[in-house]
Parts: sequence; C-alpha cells; structure tokens
Amino acid sequence: MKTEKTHDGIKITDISKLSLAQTLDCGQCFRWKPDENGNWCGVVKGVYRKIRQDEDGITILGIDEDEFEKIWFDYFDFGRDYDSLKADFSANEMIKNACEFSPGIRVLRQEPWEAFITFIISQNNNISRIKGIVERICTAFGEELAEGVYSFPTAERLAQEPAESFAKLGCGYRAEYISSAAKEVSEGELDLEYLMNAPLGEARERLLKVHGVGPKVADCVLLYGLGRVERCPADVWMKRVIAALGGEMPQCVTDYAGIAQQFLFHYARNFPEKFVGINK
DNA sequence: TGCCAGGATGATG
DNA sequence: CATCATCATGGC
Repeated sequence: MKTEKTHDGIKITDISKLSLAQTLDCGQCFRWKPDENGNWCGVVKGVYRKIRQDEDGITILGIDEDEFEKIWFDYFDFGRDYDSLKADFSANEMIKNACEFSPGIRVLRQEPWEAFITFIISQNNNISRIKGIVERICTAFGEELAEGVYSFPTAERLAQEPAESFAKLGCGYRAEYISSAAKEVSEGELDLEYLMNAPLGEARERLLKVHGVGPKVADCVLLYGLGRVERCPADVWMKRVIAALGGEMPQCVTDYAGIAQQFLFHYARNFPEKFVGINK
C-alpha cells in the first residue's frame, strides 16, 4: 500500500481497486453516506471525515499520517492483501463472479461496540430502515461533531436510557435488547475488547448469551466488529451457494469465510435471479 | 395492499 | 432437537 501526503489529506494511491461505493454500501455498515460532491462522509472512533475517490486513488480529507495510522489503516484493513484473497476465492465459480462484479469491496474493521448495537438492530430488518434507526440514535444520544453530525453514543450513555427511548426512535421490539446490552457493556459484564483476542469459540458463546443475540447477529459482530474474518454470518447460505455449483469449499474460503461471503452477499443482492432456490 | 427484511425468543411437540 | 407463532416498523 502506498500513501502520499497531499494538500488536503492523505491519499492512498495503489489500492485503486478499493471502491468506496462498494465497500461502504454493501450491507456491512450503516453510517456512511455520500454528500452532494460524491464524497463519502462518516464517523470512526469519534472522528468525522470525508473521503474522496477519483481515478487514481482515495483521499481521506483533513487527516495527517498519525491519524491515518491510528484509525484508517486498521479500519480499511489495508494490511490485508485482497488481490491474493480474490485470486484464491476464484477457485469457486460463483465467488469468482461475485468478486468480478464488485472487486472494490473490503471488509471493514468496525468498532466493536457500534457493530454490536447496529447488528442487534439489523435483525429481521432492512438496510435502509437500519440506517435510519442508527442515525436517530446517534442524533439523540451521540455528541455533535459537526453540524448535524453525531458520534455513535457510548454504552454508558445508552445505558442511561430506558428501552422506551429506543422504541420511540423506531427500534421496535429490539429496544429492550439495546438497553440491556448497553447495561451489560457499561457495567463491564460484557467486555468486547477482551473478546477481540479471546478464543473464537469463547467469544461466540459469550455473545450468544446476550439477550437478543442469536447465531447470525453473533457472527456479524465477530466478523465486522471483532475482526474475525473466518466467521461467516451466513455460513449455511454460503454452503448452499457453493453446493449449488457442485463445488468444494476451497480452504481459503474456510479461512476467510466472512470476506468471501461479503462479495457473495453483495452479488446476491444485485442479482437475486442467480440465487433462486438458494435463498431460503 | 401484503410481503419482506443481514432473526431471536419462548412455547410447544 | 425441530417447529412455530410472535415480535415492531417502514420500504417496496
């Protein structure tokens, strides 16, 4: 990966295959949105930034090298070689097609707490409504970072609120899940940072004990929030997809199932006709 | 309008 | 262990 300092930020020049549109709007995160200039705007670790994509690279506006290393290198997982991964994935025809359809996807390493709450909200829900709910929660309980832009509220802040507060924001029956989850985390009963480095099975079992967290949400939190790229939030679905081709699951797809699944998920959402008889 | 959404829970066979 | 009604809400 190569970066250079520009007059307006840090530019990444040799990850041109990274597509902001594909990465930030493929169902793995819910807070990024393009502004009127086509720049993507979002908040990570309490920092609000805009990112611009042009022909020869991606510029994170208004940051220095220190912030790049501290926040953005990890967030975009720039240390991982996606060219190599996609080459390995292509042993399977369906995944190959998925990678060719959206080669610019990368799986983000989101903040554990935010991923935890947003994927609790995601259950039996659609992406556009999830985005709305998350936005309203941030506006109501986050800190204002810029005009109309709010941080994702802390566990301590959300723990102060009764479930009714979240219900009023449209969370529905998930409202009580959110407030109890916030209490668990704020009281230290659930330590997401610890789970990042805990054995995978232990981390998963712990997440499953949380009220409102089942296998799917647990795997989403593991993959998107805890950096466990071997977990696949839709593993049964993945196996069906691969079996439909009569193919074997390549080893790399087992080791990086979450990443492979992200390519497939986006592909399936755009070409549902290619997945008839596979989706449920 | 009815159906669906990155599902989980609790009750019941 | 498997099935199933139920949950709240908005997009389509």
